[in-house]
Amino acid sequence: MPCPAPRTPAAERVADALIPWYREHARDLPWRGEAFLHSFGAWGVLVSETMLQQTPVTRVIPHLAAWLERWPTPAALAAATPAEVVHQWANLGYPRRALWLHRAAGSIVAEHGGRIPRDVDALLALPGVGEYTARAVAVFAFGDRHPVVDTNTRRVIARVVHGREQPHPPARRDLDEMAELLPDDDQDAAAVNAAMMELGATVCGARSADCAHCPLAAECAWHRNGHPAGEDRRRRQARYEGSDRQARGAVLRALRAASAHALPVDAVLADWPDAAQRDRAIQSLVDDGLVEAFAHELRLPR
DNA sequence: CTCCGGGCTC
DNA sequence: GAGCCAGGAG
Repeated sequence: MPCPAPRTPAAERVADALIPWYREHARDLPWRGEAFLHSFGAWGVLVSETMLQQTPVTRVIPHLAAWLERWPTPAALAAATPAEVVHQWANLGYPRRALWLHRAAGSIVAEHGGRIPRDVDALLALPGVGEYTARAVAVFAFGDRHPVVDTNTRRVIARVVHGREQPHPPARRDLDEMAELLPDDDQDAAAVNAAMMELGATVCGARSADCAHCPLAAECAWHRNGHPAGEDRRRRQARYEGSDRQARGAVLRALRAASAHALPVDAVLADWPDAAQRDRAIQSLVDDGLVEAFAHELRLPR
């Protein structure tokens, strides 16, 4: 565990306001509460956090239940084929995450006796597990004390602590800033981590800030200064319509619809407007291990 | 820094 | 149509 950073009085006030607010207003999500942790434990947390990477909560919920019913343990998932895994991932997006989770399950079985590691560095070594997911598992599955920083946390810190509407792009420093807000007690620290994400998701949004219902309004530098606009350092997201990503998605959707069966190459996106783009998409899917290519056929990988 | 899904909202 | 979403890898 990292050594507790010294807390300022302001940091203590933030935690003192956040914890009761969270107990009162937290959404009733499936991965909160004892039933989930008791049934699925750290594996359920790892699966849910992976699905939640860049995919909204409301879309994850039904897929998570189905996934854990089919593969209730890392060993069960490790025994599946990539084709089954990619098919089950369905339309959650960024399907490389499904392969990473599959490979992580194999590593958990081979190197950790089938149990999810508790150590952050061991978690970080798993494919598809980065700074956010590693600490989310350590904190929400095992109850340890670490800073957990996601897009919500970064935005809340930018506003409350720095008085800026928008956060800078993700940086290592974010972890230190969050660590400075954490109480010494493990459970309180976990609650503050969860509450910062919840606040950003439900009250202090990217598009709208409902300061009238915010437990941190009295502490918030951005609110106190009258919501200054400030400069916007966000990077613009590439256009999706007509992109290679869209082509990849269409190829994979066709192969999922064919289940594990192979499809003739010419039948996959036969009417795609840009043939070169279609071929580029297929090649990149093969490179990622999401598609297997034969002389004239494609299929999900076995 | 760029790439990587897909659905929903403003 | 553009931005956003419990990010991660190369």
